[in-house]
Amino acid sequence: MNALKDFTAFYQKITATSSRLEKEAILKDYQDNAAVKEILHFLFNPFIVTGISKKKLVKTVNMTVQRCQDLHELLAYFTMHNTGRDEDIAYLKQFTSDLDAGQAELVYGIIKKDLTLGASEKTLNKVFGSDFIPAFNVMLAEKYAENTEFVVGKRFVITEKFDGVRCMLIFNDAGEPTFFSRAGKSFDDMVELDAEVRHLNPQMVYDGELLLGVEKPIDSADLYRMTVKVTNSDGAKTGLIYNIFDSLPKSDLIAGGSAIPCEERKAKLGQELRQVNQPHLKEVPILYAGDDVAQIDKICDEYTNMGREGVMVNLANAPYECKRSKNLLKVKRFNTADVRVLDWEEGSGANRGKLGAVIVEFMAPDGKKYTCKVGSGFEKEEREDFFAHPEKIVGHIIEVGYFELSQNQNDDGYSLRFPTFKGMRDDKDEISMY
DNA sequence: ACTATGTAGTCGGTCTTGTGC
DNA sequence: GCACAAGACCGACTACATAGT
Repeated sequence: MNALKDFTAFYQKITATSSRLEKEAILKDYQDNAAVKEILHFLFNPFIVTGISKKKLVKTVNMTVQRCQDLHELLAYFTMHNTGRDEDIAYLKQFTSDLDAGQAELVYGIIKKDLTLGASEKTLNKVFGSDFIPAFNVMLAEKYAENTEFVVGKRFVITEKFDGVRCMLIFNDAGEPTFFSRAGKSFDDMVELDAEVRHLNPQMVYDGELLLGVEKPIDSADLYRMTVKVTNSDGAKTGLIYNIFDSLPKSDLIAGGSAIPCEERKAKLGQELRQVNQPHLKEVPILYAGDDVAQIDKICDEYTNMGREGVMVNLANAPYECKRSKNLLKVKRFNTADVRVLDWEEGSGANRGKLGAVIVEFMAPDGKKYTCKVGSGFEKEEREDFFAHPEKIVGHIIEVGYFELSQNQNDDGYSLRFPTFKGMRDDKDEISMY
């Protein structure tokens, strides 16, 4: 039995249709094919990383390495050796050297983990069972701006939107706490928090935002960067405040959500947090509860003006859902700017042979010009048109949306956070921020 | 017939870590 | 010590199929 041959046949079948139901049927046909399933598991398990992506793949290395027998061995190798050494590149190249071009491309796609099938974790788990690909789903918000009608006439709760790092706290059966990121990776060595959360009820799970504790309020963007610096680094993580905004029974989370109404969950959480009274565990305060929609923009503006990210609107009797939901809405203010396009880049994957992004020039508060890339917000036709006729966009003024100006620790330059293309501004010939 | 929802797949900046020079 | 690439965090967005009304 040849796994690669099987997988090649599978790949051709599943990419031949755009129908999601047909894709499911094809997957079902392979439910007893362990070799193909092993590859799919490797491809979509987010906890498997290989250290090989675009640039490493095209790097030429001259090195003799042990010969890899088959694809199974190759996947096992990259599960172990995932730091992208030259040796690992050589190991991969040696395996693909015997293959025809099509199969080599498939293997590269598997190791880079960017092979697209039009089916991913959700569909695989639907067909093969929910434990096939480890998935971690927390409740996420839709945009208030696109769903303003949804809250009219309903009771809701407004809280601040924290610009930090999402964190869910879950205790195992032995009562040991683990802090999980939004993607399900654990934050380790959470010095103070690890000790303090032991006062909480281990039958409950807690959902909140990690933010570095600071003496006096600082700009949301700076606080975010300082927080990520701590949470994404190895070693002891100190000084973090866990701003908890929700809690639900662990059994409910395992079952996929909690029917307990939001306001009830928050009330119970607030009670518990006041009772345990730990310095690094904070309740996210309710800023307003009621059905006056005017409060949403009013409070959002108030917080935006204080340099905060925005606010969240949670329907008062809504359940906790482990997915993006309109029962939870985010309200944040975006800015727009007219910027000049200096250059452009080709895209990758589905955007190969199309525009990927443009490099634009904008004006920063220091009166100087800086550049950044804008690659989101283009329609397919626009990506094709601008790729074929770059002169239609290069040198022109375009409108971009962005959340805020950002700065990094390495230079004094500015950039735009969450930049998106909004449209051409051929009525203008000057860059401006407003 | 039309709209809403779910899923997949692109794109951005900033940071840390591992690697190789 | 430095530069680079990958992978993590935050996200933005469009395209398409299908479920729902």
